[in-house]
Amino acid sequence: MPADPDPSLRLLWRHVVPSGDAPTTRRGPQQRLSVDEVVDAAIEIADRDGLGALSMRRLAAAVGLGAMTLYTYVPGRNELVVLMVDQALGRTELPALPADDLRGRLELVALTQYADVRAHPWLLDVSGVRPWLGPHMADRYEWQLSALEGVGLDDLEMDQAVSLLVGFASNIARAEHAVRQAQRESGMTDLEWWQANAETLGEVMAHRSYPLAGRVGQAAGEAYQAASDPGRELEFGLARIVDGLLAHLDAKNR
Amino acid sequence: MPADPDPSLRLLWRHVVPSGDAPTTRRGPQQRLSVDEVVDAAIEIADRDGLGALSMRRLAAAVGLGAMTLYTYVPGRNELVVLMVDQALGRTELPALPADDLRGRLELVALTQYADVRAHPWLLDVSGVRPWLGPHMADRYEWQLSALEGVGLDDLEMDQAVSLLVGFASNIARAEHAVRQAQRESGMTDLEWWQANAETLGEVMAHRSYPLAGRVGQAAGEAYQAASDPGRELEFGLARIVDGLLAHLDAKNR
DNA sequence: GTCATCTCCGTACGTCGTACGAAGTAGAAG
DNA sequence: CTTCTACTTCGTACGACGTACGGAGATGAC
Repeated sequence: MPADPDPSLRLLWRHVVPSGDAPTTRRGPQQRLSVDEVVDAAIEIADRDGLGALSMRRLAAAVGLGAMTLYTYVPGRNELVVLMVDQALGRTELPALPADDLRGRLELVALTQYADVRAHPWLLDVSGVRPWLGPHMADRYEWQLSALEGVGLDDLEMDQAVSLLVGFASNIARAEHAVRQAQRESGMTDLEWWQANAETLGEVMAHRSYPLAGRVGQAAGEAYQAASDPGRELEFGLARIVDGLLAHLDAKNR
Repeated sequence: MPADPDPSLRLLWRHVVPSGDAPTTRRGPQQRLSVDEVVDAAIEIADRDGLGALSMRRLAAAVGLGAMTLYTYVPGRNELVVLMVDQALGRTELPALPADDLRGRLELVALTQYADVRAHPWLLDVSGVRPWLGPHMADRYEWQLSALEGVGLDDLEMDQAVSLLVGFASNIARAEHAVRQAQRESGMTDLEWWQANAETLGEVMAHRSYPLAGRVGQAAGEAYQAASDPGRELEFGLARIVDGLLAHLDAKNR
């Protein structure tokens, strides 16, 4: 067996490849917990308070261990986060894709991603993960591609279409999360912030002219009762993207 | 003048509203630098090494001050970042929008955002900023809306279309940045990582079946010589989105 | 000349990830 | 049964972080 450049890989696949060449019994005391339990506790903390609030010390306290003991379960914080991603994604059972409804399949790919990122907003803070990596990520990619198999796209376009849908859905969830985050940190809703700063903003912006931004911003503010409405952005954007994809398919299959 | 709930606001607009009610002369020694110089130095650090590497101590050293002296220029790190965003955006002169080429205008809105985020990837890490906020942000929003004025969209749809284009462009830049980041941190390119882990991955994934992911992944890998190709994703996705937007306009104006 | 106010900055506190080494436990080897 | 050795657990410590606090020195207002 060659060296593993990435220490996360074997850990990620620990359930599908039970033990590489490790001895079946280990000396010393049994570990009081399993890696899964540690990762689950970490997911719980990150779900509630964000990835920034997930410290090794806090996680250790949550599972009843000393901080340094965590390092016998997981090589370090980065590797823990990688495990969290795959384990969190594995919690959602991927829904069946409607066989004769391409539009529905495309929307389902996007909406599934949207729901998962909403449930675990810290997924958005994990950037450095190589694709595929874990078993649940691989399952998901396979599922996403199956929504587009046999519709007339070549392999590269299938990959790009999946990226487009998934990236868009993530981006909407990101905007939504940013609003909630700002609200939590400032203690004010968008509307309250706007009202509290209206006078200053008005004074300050009076020195310049923003005819469109003023008109559109006011219309949006009244319609949304906030500065933005991710739900409507999701609906609008997804419709345009799916339209564009279907039109592309039509043009190719003509 | 009422209280300013947001301490960044007056600072952000300091150039368009020179001084609110402050005395024209200040006691004590002159500041050795200007806020602009401090923010420029911060942008330089963040451009080179990311927002995480921008510490108050490092910025202070870069401009030749003690760490705590920065707090006489800027209320805190968060406020500094907000100033950085507006100042970085202000560096790009917004290009003229082609009057009789709607597709070109939409693409230009997206590509301008893409270029700016590529130049300042740390913009992607700034989430909590309320929209509009600064003068350059406001200028930009006005410019983005002007690309869509008079084409048959209502105000809400104009806002949503801008969000769609800008969000998509940012997302592509994010993917590209994530690849570069991973490369920098691991010291390996995507391809090298893949090759180094190929054996482990092959062994581990042999326990499951990934027909589509295997086929598509291999095709993508060969075509891209990497796990992904943000340039092609940009081209493909932008074409689909603009198609979808134009189709929506056609349907509305029919 | 006095004083209020400003800039500048050293120190300190509580946070973080984690390197290191000690203490105790349990299977393996004799 | 004893000894060895690998293992888990964890306390301490280091250098980073943002920034609260207070002191020293400078400058304009009176």
